[in-house]
Amino acid sequence: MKYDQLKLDQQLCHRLYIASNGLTRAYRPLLDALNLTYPQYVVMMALWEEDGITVQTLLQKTAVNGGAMSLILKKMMDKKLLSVTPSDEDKRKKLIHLLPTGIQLQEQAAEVPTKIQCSFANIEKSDLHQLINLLDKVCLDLDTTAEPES
Amino acid sequence: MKYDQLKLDQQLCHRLYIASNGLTRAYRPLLDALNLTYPQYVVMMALWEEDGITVQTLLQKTAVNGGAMSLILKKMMDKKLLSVTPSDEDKRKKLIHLLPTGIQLQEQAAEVPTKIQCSFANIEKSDLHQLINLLDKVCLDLDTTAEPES
DNA sequence: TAGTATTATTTTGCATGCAAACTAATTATT
DNA sequence: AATAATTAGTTTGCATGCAAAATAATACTA
Repeated sequence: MKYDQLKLDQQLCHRLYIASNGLTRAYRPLLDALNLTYPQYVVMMALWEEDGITVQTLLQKTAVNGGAMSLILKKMMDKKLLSVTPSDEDKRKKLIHLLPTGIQLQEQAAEVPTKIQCSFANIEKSDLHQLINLLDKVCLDLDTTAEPES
Repeated sequence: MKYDQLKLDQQLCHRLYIASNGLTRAYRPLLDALNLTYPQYVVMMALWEEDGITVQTLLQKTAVNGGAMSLILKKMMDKKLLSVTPSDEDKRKKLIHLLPTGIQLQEQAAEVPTKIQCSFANIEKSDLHQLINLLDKVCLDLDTTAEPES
């Protein structure tokens, strides 16, 4: 190996890739029971926190891809989880509102975080907090360095 | 918000999701210059470390999805980066070998890690190492808790 | 106010991630 | 040796992630 910096086990990106995919995979059986995919679950969490928000706001909160969000919202409408209505003041904007089915789903979803924590039986909570803090730093750095304009 | 544990900003999974997607997105312009996607880049890194390995070994090293790998290898064959040949002893197994184009690409790829580090100007190296260690713990925990058998 | 720039979303096309079904080749059993 | 079980890879179908083009509606500007 000529270039040490190209070693896979030195790549932060690869760790993130593996950890993120693995964790999402761990959510799958739990979310299957709710008939939700992972991004759909994220959308629901955002709406349980704040209902009646714009697609744009939802995109910011969830960090789900905009193009993907359109399809995701359609599927969630089909499942009667939420409604998408053009705003009155600005017809470009669309407001997302939870429907009864979506509101009720929160009860079952409340168990998901608890169950997921069982996947981390061998990790201390202090480590988890620290991990979240470090990841926040990474995201912040990516944001700030990725903006040429301003 | 009835359930605190459902808050988005408390979800490790969401942090990983955002960080992983964001970092992969940061790689994109650099990898475009090499005409590689991110998973293809990971495959190349694995092969630069060890050439002539099996598809199975490659899957283990890269953690790329098996189903996706088939397509990825096809595209990389089309680009003359590598060859896929059935093994002599066991015709089920296929050996991946770098072609000259793929070997030469390493020279240009060597710059990628350096350039990516510029995306983390505001993060200390000690933080990066710690982050990698914590992510390894997470992956390990996901592995061990996800296996019902044995 | 006509025309232009901007904003909010959607659509499109390509590349995965993933589970499950499927195929081909090898090994284990009887 | 014939059949069953296992292994290595591929294919399939669905759900994103993503960049870029396309739409539609609003704001801005001469």
